[in-house]
Amino acid sequence: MPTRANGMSPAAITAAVFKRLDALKPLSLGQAKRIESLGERLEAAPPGATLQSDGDGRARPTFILSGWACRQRLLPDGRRQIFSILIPGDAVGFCLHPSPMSSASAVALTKIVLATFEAPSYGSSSSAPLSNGPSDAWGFPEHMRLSACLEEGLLLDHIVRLGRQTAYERTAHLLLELHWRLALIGQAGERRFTMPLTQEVLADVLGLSIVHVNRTLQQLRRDRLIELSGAHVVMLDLPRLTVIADYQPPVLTPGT
Amino acid sequence: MPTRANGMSPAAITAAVFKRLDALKPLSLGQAKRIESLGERLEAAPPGATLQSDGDGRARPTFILSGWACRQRLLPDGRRQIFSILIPGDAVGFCLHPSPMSSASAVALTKIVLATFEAPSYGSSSSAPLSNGPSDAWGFPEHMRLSACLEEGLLLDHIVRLGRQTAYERTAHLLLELHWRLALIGQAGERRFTMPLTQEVLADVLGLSIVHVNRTLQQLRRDRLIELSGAHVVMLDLPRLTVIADYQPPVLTPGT
DNA sequence: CGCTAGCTTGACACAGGTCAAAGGCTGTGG
DNA sequence: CCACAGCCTTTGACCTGTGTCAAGCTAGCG
Repeated sequence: MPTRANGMSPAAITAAVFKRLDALKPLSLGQAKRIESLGERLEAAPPGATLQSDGDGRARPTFILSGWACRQRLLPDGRRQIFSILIPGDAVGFCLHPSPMSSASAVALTKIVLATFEAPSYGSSSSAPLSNGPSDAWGFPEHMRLSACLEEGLLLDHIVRLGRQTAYERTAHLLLELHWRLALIGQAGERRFTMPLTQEVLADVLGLSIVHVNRTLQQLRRDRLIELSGAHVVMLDLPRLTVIADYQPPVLTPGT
Repeated sequence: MPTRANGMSPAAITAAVFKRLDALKPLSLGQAKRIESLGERLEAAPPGATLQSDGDGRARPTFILSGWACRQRLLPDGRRQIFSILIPGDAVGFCLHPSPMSSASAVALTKIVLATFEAPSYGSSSSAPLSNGPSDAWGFPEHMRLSACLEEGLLLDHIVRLGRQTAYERTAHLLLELHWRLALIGQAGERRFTMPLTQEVLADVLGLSIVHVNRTLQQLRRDRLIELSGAHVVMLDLPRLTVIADYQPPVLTPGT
């Protein structure tokens, strides 16, 4: 039993990855086993660690098992824009894209545990051959496609937030997105969740200044829409927040 | 010779598609032939036409042969955000993603000519089987992957523009992007190109008001960085523009 | 128990939005 | 061939959302 120092079983450690992929498309038994095997080769990183720098495309998919991270780009003068927040269950690096054409890096925002797949052994499930690029190479071709699809949707939402929504709307929208994504991996209650982000990080996600993020959060509190103390968030009025932000959760089963 | 009313040969009509894909990765002879065959089944659309509405994922890849379009989302109160400008050679709809999880539509900005692939006949080139989802289904699996990669990079650039750049920087950045993309398909000179976009469209791309787009363009003119009259753009000082916008063109050959 | 990182608040500045009006340009129909 | 209509661009005056600067405050931590 190599890496069980923290006392969790492999299944518990990899629960987030399992839930996320299974929600995209039910996993076969063989796939579930493969995911569980992730729990055997862990890797830790402290806050601030660079998980992936610019052009460095990871050949294999790396998943976040616990902790939060982000994808970001820095401008020459120090401005920072965060493209997306990564939570447990998310893949680090753009698995469809072995080497990004555009500079972006991934950075840990908290203490983090990662896991990478072993060599692409074709055990039981996939009908895919080796030749089809990284998206197919680990026994989850369909899941990785759906995952890329979901991520593109999140990027589009982000563009709308930044381009056409006010600070107030943006903030509400981001909170709703995080709440939805955390619920997907079983880490959010009906109305509450834990968000280990500083206001500086929120500012760099939302394209605002720290000070204005603070004021906007105050306003949301005064309007009795959220409660927020430390990392603890309560969505007091989901219906109203949803309308304000024009939030539309991703549709996981587009076919139906 | 069915659709040759406009007097162009299939090869000429499909030149943009060919150049774009060939730039991503050299095309085999069989692939080139497949592309040329696109020229046999054309479809036209007037400005303003909806090429793809919300959840409607096109099962087959559709390419723009001539004319410009955009991908966009409308907010309930009428605000509009454009995600990307589509030019000849670009695919309409997210070919990796048969049915988007997130609402977005594609709209023609000018008169447009489209072409869609026939049934996925596996003629000569691909080693891919049928089973791997739409990205592989037409004989260009690798090209579609690289194309998705390029597009993701463009979305990331767009996020930085909207989140962290000033109106002046944003506008310069967008012009540089369009210039680069048009050059890729052989539709831009060293310094000049044609941009059939109204200032209203630019505003909805850049997340600005029409009036401010106008003022910003004036400023760029006054600073002797661009010339612009009607649809005709001249980049007077590419080096300076590149620095101002922190523009980094996509790297098409990430491996090398 | 002092330090540092993060949060909060106020005063003020400025980028960019809004409103309003006037000029082009182009196409169309009389 | 002119006149009108409509769309696009341009400009000015003014307003406001958000940024900047500066200063306390709080709380966890060495």
